[in-house]
Amino acid sequence: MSGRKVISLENLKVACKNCSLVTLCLPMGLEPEEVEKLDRIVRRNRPLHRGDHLFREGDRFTSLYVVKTGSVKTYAPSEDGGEQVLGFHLPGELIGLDAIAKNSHHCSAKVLETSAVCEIPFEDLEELSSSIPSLQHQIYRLLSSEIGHDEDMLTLLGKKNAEERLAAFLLSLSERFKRRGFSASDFYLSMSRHEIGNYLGLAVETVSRLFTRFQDEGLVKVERKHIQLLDIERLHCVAQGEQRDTGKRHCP
Amino acid sequence: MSGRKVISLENLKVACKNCSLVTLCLPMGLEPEEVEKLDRIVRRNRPLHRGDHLFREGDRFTSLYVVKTGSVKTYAPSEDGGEQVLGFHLPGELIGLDAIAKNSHHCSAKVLETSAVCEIPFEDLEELSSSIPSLQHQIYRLLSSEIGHDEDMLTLLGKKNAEERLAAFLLSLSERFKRRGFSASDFYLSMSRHEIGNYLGLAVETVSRLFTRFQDEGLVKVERKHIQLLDIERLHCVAQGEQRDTGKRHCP
DNA sequence: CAAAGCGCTTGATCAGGATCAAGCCTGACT
DNA sequence: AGTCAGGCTTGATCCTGATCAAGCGCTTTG
Repeated sequence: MSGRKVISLENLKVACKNCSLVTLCLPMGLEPEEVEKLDRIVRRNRPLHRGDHLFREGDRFTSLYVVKTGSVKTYAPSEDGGEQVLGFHLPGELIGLDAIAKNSHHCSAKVLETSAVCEIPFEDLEELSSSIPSLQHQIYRLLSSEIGHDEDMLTLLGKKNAEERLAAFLLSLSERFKRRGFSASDFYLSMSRHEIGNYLGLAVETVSRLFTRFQDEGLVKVERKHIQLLDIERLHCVAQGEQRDTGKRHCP
Repeated sequence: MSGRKVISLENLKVACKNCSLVTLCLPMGLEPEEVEKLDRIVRRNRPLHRGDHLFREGDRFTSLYVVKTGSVKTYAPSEDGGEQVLGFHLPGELIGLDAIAKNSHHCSAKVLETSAVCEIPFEDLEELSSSIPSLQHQIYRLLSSEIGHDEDMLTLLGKKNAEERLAAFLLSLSERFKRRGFSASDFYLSMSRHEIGNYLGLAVETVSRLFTRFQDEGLVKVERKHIQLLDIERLHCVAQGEQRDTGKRHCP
C-alpha cells in the first residue's frame, strides 16, 4: 500500500520527456531539447482530491493546467446556483484556454476524483513559444482544436435528441480512453448522472432511463459507474440517429 | 451611383492602418510599424456576393478571413443535407480559426450579403507572429475568446428556453453592431428566420412566433428583416429568464 | 402583368423530454 | 450493525416547442 503510494508520487514528478502523455499533451511534436525547456517551466503540484478547485470563474488567469491522472470538470456557474457543465477532462487535456482572452477565468474547474495536474504558467509559456516556433504552432493547434470540439458540441446540443447525445458522449469517452491506452469498451464514469445530464442538456431522469434502455437493447452494460460498451458499432448508429426502429438490426 | 461604387472599391483596398476595424481586428494593440508588416501579408480580394463560399468543410486550410463589410455565416453541413449554423460574423470578426488544428476546414463559410473580406494566409501570419510577440499574443487572445464565445453558446443551447435564446441573440447582435459604430437598437438581419432558428436550436415557426410575441409585448418592432429594439433593458431580463409572468413589469 | 416560388406567419396537433413524486440502493458515519 | 443522506431509478403527468398544414405577401422571372 505505502509502496504503491510512493510509486504514484514518483509518477507525479516525472519530467515531460518521460511522461506517458508526451504524445497527447503540449510537447507533442517538439524536439527533445525543446521539451527540456518546456519542462523547466512546468509546475507539478501535489495531487488534488475530489471537489477541489483548480480555479473558479473570475479568478485571475495565471496558468494553464493539464490533467496528468484523474479527471476534471469545467463548468460555468450561474448566479442562481445552477451551472452548465462545459467539459470533462482526461489525462493530457489542457484546461483554462478560455481564460487567455480576458486574463481571468471564464469558467470554474473542479476535480472529479483524486487527480494529478501539471500547472503551466502562461507568461512563461508564451515567452517560450516566441522562441520555439513549433511550440507556438502547437499552441495554435491546441486552441484551434478546442474550438473545433466546442463546435461539435454545439451541433450535438442544437440538433441531436436525447439518445443520440448520450451515445455520442459514451463514444467520445471511449475514444479518448483508447488513445490513452485504456480500454475503449470498459471504463468508470467519474462524473455523476446529474453532471452527465447537465453537460448534455438533459435531465438526470432522462440520462438514467437511457442507460436502462441502452442496457435493455444490449448496447451497454451499466453497473453504477462502471460502463461496458457491448456494441460500439451500433452505438455509433444511435449517435448518428440512424435505424431508430427496432434497435435490433444493424445499420448500414 | 458609379461614384459610390468607386468609393466602395477604394474602401476595399484600404490598408489596415486606415481601416476602421483596426481596434477590433487582428491589428488591435499593435504598434504602427507592426501593423505595417501585417498589412503586407493581407490579401484584399474582390467583393463576394450572397451565397458565395469563402471555403467549404474539408477544404485545405490556407488562410484565415476577416469580414470587412457585410456578413458571413459559418455552418457544419451534415451528410443528410442538414446543417448546424455555428455563427454569424460581422465586420472585424475572424473566420476559420477551427481549421488550424487539422489543416483542413472544419466548417463551411457562406456570405449572407455582398461582403468584403480580407484574407490572411496563415503560414505568413504564423511566421510573422513568431517575430512579433504582441501579434502572437493577440492571436492567442482571439483564439481564446472564440472558445469563450462558444462556451457561452453551449450554455445558451444547454440551459435556455426559446425566448431566452432569441432575446440573447438579438442583444448579442445589438452589442456587436454598437461596437462597430452602428445603431444598437435598429438594424437589419442579413440572415433568414430559418438560419436564426437553426443557429439557436429552434424551429422556424418558433422564431417567427417569438418575434410576434416580442413585438406584442413592446420589446421590439419587427418589419421583415428590419429590427428595432424598443426596450433593451427588458430584453436583458428576458434573456436572463427573469420575471416571466406578465411581461409588463420591469425586472429588478 | 401574371405566375411562380420562397420566406414568413399563424393555427392545430403531437411528442420528446422535463418535472413531479416516490422508492431504492449504496456508501459513509456513528 | 444501524441510521442517514445522496445518488440513482422508475413511474405518472405536464408542457414547451416540434411538426404538420395552410395561407399570405414580397420578389423574381418569363
